Amino acid sequence: MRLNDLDERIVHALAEDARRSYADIGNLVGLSAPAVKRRVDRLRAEGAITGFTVRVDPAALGWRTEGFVEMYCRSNTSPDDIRRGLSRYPEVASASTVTGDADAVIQVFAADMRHFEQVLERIAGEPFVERTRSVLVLSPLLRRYSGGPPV
Amino acid sequence: MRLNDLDERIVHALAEDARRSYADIGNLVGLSAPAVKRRVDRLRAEGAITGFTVRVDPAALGWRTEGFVEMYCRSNTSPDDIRRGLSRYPEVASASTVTGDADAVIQVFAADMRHFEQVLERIAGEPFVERTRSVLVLSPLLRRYSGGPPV
DNA sequence: GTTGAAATTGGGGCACG
DNA sequence: CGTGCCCCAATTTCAAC
Repeated sequence: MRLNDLDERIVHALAEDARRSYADIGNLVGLSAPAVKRRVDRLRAEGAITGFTVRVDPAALGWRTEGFVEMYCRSNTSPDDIRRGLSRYPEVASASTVTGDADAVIQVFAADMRHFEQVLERIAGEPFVERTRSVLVLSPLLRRYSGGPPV
Repeated sequence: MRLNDLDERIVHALAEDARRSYADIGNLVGLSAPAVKRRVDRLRAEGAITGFTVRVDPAALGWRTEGFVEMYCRSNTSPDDIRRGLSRYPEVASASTVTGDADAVIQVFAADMRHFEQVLERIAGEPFVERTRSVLVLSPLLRRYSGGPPV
């Protein structure tokens, strides 16, 4: 799966505004609208583009507390155990296994501190979890690329 | 800025697929296409919806190394100093001031380990940075809501 | 104030060169 | 890949609740 310069500029244009018209993008990158659509279709088929979504203000939707939770798991826990266990929590936005002391770090959104604490307790009670360590977000300084890679 | 149930369902529909037509969304939530568009316009004007973007596969775009960096800053550093300093790095996807020992944690994307190390060294060389501690992502288990809050 | 229906504008999508 | 065409969706207008 190799993207050339044209593909990257198309993805960049879509990252700025996913509802931009193919003709608009075509003007930016120097292609006709159908040519852009064909490339976008190909990028989707290849899996480079996985979908289109909306960027929201967390607070406006009632998510006013955010934090990172480092998870220390039992020694025989597989990454897939963690993924399956956490996928039942809508408050968990992302989870990754990591290097270092902790086994995984997860990003948690909650309505308020009380909600955050409840989620934390439920997660800490999962059979594969030994202990957790959480840091709360004081202020989100930068939120670029909607949490993904630079595009 | 208050969202009612209809607004939330519209945002949810857009989160699943931002290119869905207003008529489609209208069928889901029980409104006509113009009614949906008016609400989306209002949500954008109010700032609840901040934009529309594309979901991409990091690896497909050449970002194969990801990590979190905890930053320990000089005592007289303001959050805005950190934000300004980090905004010059395209590799920094997000940054937040946090509770705990570290002053901020940032999410970094790099092409490979060598690139990650370079970025880390440059950031560590910033005048407001005292030291850093980074954890590398081994495998991304969950990437929901494109890095934002649950919608 | 918010809705739905009708009318207009403009973009998506396909065939073809 | 671009052009031309058709159709559907987006957008505006307007009347009604």
